[in-house]
Amino acid sequence: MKKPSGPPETVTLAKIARAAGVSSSTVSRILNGTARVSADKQRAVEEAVQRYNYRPNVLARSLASGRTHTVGVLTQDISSPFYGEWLRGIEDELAATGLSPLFVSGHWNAADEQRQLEHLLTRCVDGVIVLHGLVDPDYLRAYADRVPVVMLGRPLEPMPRLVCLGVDNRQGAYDVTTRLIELGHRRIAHIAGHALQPDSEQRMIGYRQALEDAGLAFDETLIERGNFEESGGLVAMDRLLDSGATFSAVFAANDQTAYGARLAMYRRHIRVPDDISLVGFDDLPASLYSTPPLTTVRQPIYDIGRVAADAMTRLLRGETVPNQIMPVELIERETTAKLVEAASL
Amino acid sequence: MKKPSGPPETVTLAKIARAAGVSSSTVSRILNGTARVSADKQRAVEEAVQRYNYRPNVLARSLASGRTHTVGVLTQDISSPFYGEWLRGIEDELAATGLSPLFVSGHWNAADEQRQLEHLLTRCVDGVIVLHGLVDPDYLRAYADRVPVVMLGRPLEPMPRLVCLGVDNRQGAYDVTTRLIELGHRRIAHIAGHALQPDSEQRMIGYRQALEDAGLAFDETLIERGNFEESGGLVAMDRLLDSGATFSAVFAANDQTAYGARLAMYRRHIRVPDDISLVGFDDLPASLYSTPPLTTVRQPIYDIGRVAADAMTRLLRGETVPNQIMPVELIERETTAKLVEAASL
DNA sequence: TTGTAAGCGTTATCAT
DNA sequence: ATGATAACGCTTACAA
Repeated sequence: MKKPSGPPETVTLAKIARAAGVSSSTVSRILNGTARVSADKQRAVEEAVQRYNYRPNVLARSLASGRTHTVGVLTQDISSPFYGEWLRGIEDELAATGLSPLFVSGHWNAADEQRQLEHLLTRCVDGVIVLHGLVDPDYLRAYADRVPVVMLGRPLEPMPRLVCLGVDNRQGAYDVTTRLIELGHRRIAHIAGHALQPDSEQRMIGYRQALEDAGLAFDETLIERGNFEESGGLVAMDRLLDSGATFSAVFAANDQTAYGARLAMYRRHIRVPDDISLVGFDDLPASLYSTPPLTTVRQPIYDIGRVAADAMTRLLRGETVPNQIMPVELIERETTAKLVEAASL
Repeated sequence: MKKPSGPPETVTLAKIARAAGVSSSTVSRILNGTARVSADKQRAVEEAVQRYNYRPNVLARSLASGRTHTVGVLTQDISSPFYGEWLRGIEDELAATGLSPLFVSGHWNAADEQRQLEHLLTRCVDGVIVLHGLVDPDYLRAYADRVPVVMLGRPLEPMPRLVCLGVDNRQGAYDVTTRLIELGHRRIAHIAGHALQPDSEQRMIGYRQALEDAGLAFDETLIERGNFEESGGLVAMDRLLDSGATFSAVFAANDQTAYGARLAMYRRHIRVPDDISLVGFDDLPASLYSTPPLTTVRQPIYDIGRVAADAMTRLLRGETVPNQIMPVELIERETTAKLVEAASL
C-alpha cells in the first residue's frame, strides 16, 4: 500500500502526461479506458502514475464530464438503528457498482428535507435515494424531473424516473395480529406510529382487518399512539395500563416502540410473555438480543437498501425500473405465548 | 428543436450576469460577499437569481477556490448505534458551521479504511475526522500532512494538524468496578473487547487496578474476550458460565457486549441483578430501555462528535487545537445490586 | 492510435 | 466598484 506523499504539491494529469511523454488526453484515455492505447505508452503512463502517486481530481473530472458517480441519500436520522440498516444496504450495493453515497439527514422535517435535497442538487449528484420523509410529494415529482429518484417506504404516483420501494405493511400487521389471535388472545392493544405516516396507517389497517376477519370487535380504547421510538412506546404503554382497559397482548407499530412498551411493563412487574404478549414490527438487529427476544415482523431492511441502490444504478443506465413491494415474514421469538385465562388483566 | 420534457437547462453564473447586465465577477462577488457592490447591481443580480432559480455549482466553485467546505468522516459501521451517535454529533456541529460531512465506512478493516481515506483525498475534502479504526498510524501521520485530521478514540503521537479526542476509559472502568466491589462483589468477571483496541485495553487496566486497590486478586479465569458486539457478549458469557468459574458480577467492555451477556443469562434463567450484577460501558441510548435498564459508564458520545467537528473547524481556520480527554460518568441503573451471599454462583 | 484545443462553472488576479 | 481574463484539473469532440 502506498502512503500519501509528504509534499502537498498537486500532481495533475498534465504532469503525468509530461512525465510519460504523451498528451494529457492519452493519459485520460488510459485512466478511463475510453479508448485503446499502444502498450508502451500505457506502460509509461502507469509507471508515471505510480511514481508520482497520482490521484485524479474528482471535482475536475465531474465538472468536465457532467457526472459525479455520486448518489445522494436522504435519511431521516443518521443514528437510527432502522435507517442505519437501510444505509448499510445502500452503501454496500453502491460500492459494488463504483458509485459513492452522499448521506444527508432530514430529521423528519419537511423544510430540512427540502433544504438537503437542494443541497444534493448543488452537489451535482447523479441520483437521489429518499428514505421516508415528509417533504411535499409535488416537490418530489418536480425533483424527479431533474434527477432520478428512488423512494423508500413511501408510495408515490408513478413517474418515469421515480421508483418506489416498500414492504407489505398491511400484510405483516395482519399476520402478526392473526397469530396473536391464534394464540387465544381476544383483546389486543395496538400502539400506532405517527399519524399520517403510511407505514403506520397500513399497519393499523392490517391489525383491524385481522380482528375483523376473526370476528373480533375493534376497540378504540385499546389504541394508543406512539412516535416510532422507545420513548413513545413507554408512554403509550403507561397510558394503556393506566386506562384500566383489559388486554392480554400488544402489537407495537415497530420494534423500538415495543422496547419502550417492554420497559413500561417491567416497571410494573408485568411479565412478558406470561402476563402480556408483545410483538413489534421491523426485526431490528437488536430485537434478537432484547429480553426476551422479540416476536416481530421481519422486513428485509438491509436488502431493501441494496435493491434501492440497484434500482438507482439501473435508472442511471437509462433502464426502466418497476415499483416493488417486498414480502415480510413473521418471526416468532419469545415475547408471545398462548393466552392463559387467569393471567389476563 | 426543444424537447418539452428534456433535462432542465443549467443556469450558470454567466447567464445571471447577462440577465442582470453585469459581469460574472460581480455576480460572484455578490454571492460570496467578497467585495462591496453598488446597491442597484446588487438588487438586479438578486432578482435574476430569484427569477432563474439559480444555484451555484459546488463542483466548479470548489475547483476554482481549492476548498470544498466538506469534511470527510471515516466511520467503521454506518449502522452501529455507537458510531451513529458520533456521526450525529459531527453532523449537527458541522451544519452549524456551514460545512458538509462526507461519510464513509472502514468496516474495522485497515485496507478498507485506507482505501476510503484515499477516496476522501480524491474528493478534495478540506479535512478528515477518523472514528477509531485499525489503519497504520504511520499512514495516518503522513495523511495528516496533507489534510487536517481529527482522530476519535485512538491516541496518536501529537502532530501540528492531527488532534486526538477521547474519554478516560481507564477511569470509567475503575469507577464501575470499584462500585461493584462496594456492593460486596468479590469475584467480578470481565468480558473484554478486541485485543489491541485501545479502549478495550484501557478498560481492562482500569478493571485490574480497581481489583488491586481493593486487595482483590486478578483471576485469569474470570476474563473472556468479546468483540464489542452483542454476539461476542453472548458467546463470552456462555463460556464464562460453562467454565464453572464462580462470580457474582460481570463488567462488559461495552453496552452491546452487555446486551449479549444479558441474553445468555436470560436463557439460563439467571436473574439480573438478583443472581448476577451486570455493567456495561458507553451508555448507548438503548441502555435506558434494556430490561432491566443497564448500569453503565456514560461517555458523552454525541458531545464528543460535536467537539470533534468543532476541532475540525478550528483546524481549518488555522488555529492550534489541543488533544482532549473527556470525563466519563457512572450511571447506576437496575442491573446492579448488593451481593447476597446465598445468591452467588 | 494520438494530439490539440475547446469547454465545464467558478473564483481570483489583474487592470481600469 | 467593476470587468476582462486567466486559472482550476479534467473530458471530449475534432483533427491528424
